[in-house]
This record gives sequence, structure tokens and C-alpha cells, in this order.
Amino acid sequence: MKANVETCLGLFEVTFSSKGLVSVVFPNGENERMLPNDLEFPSKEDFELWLGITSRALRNFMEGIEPSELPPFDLSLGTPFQQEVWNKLLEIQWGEVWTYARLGRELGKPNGARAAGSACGANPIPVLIPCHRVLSSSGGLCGFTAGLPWKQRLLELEGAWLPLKSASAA
DNA sequence: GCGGTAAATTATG
DNA sequence: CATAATTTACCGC
Repeated sequence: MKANVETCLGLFEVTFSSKGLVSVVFPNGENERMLPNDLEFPSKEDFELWLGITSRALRNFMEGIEPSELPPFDLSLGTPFQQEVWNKLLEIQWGEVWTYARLGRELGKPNGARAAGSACGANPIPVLIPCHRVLSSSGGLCGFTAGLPWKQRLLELEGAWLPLKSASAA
């Protein structure tokens, strides 16, 4: 069940299942990914409700405003570890920036930064699940499924510039 | 400080 | 089992 959400940065494509939001695709379609075909469709009521919430949240993001409400997520397509990571990402406060090392450590994997990054890369719901707030330990952006420019732009939007080199702006 | 190589963790073929 | 993914640590320059 797909739908489009228009923001000032472009048209996002969102997908819902009977459990909630399944994926968000950037306007450039960079992070398009394989979704299971056996997803159950949501009821018309839920779909319209979630779409409204998602639409509002997405547009808030694009304007640098913290969304007051988020739709339910259907994380059933991820592995337990990935769900743990994504859930952790949701705990990152607006404008706060973490590192993969810290993320891994919070998950009980002190050396699992790579694994955490891998799970982030598998994140089907960018922006709403703030995978863009996670940087490398050296202050670099490292990478982003939908392209580094998006990651950088999202961080800029919420006023969370690189913590280690914020003085080098301009 | 920068670039290359080795190591660590989870997911996927 | 081997390879890949949004990394980190170490070594030499």
C-alpha cells in the first residue's frame, strides 16, 4: 500500500502494511529496496490515519521542526538485531548526534560499530528512524544509503551539525 | 594528520 | 563458508 508525501524537498514514497509504516523512499528513489510481497494491507481507516501522521511528520522534518507525532512502525521485516538498532535510533533526541561506536556500545556490542552501521543501512524508514544522526567516530559522515547529501542536509535541517568540527563551517 | 591494512559483528548468498 | 555493510584501530609516512 504505497502513497506519496509531498514536502518542500521533494516527493517521498511511503509504504504501509496492516501493522504500520513499512518504508520511506527518498524523492530520488536512491534507497528503494525489496519489500516482501506478502504484506497485509492496512484498513482504509488506519491507512488514512497513518498517512496523515506520516505526511505531517515528514513535512515537519523538512522544515527543521521536531514532529509531535509519529506513525506506528512495522519492523517485522528486520532481524531482531536490526529492530534493536532501529529502536535505539528512535531514542536519539532531536538535534543530537551519535557515533556508530556509541550505538554499538549501547547495544552491548563494544566492537560492533560495523554491525550497527550495517543495520542502519538496512533501515527501510530513513528520516523518521533517524539513521542520519549517526556518524563515524572521527566526525565524518561515512556514508548513507540514499546518498551523503541527504544525510548532511537532514542534519543541517535539525541544527545538528558535525559535533567535532562545527567550528569549521564557512 | 592522512592513507592503507587488519580486525570485529551481523546479515545474506 | 565467503562476502558485504553508513566502522574502528593500528602502522608507516
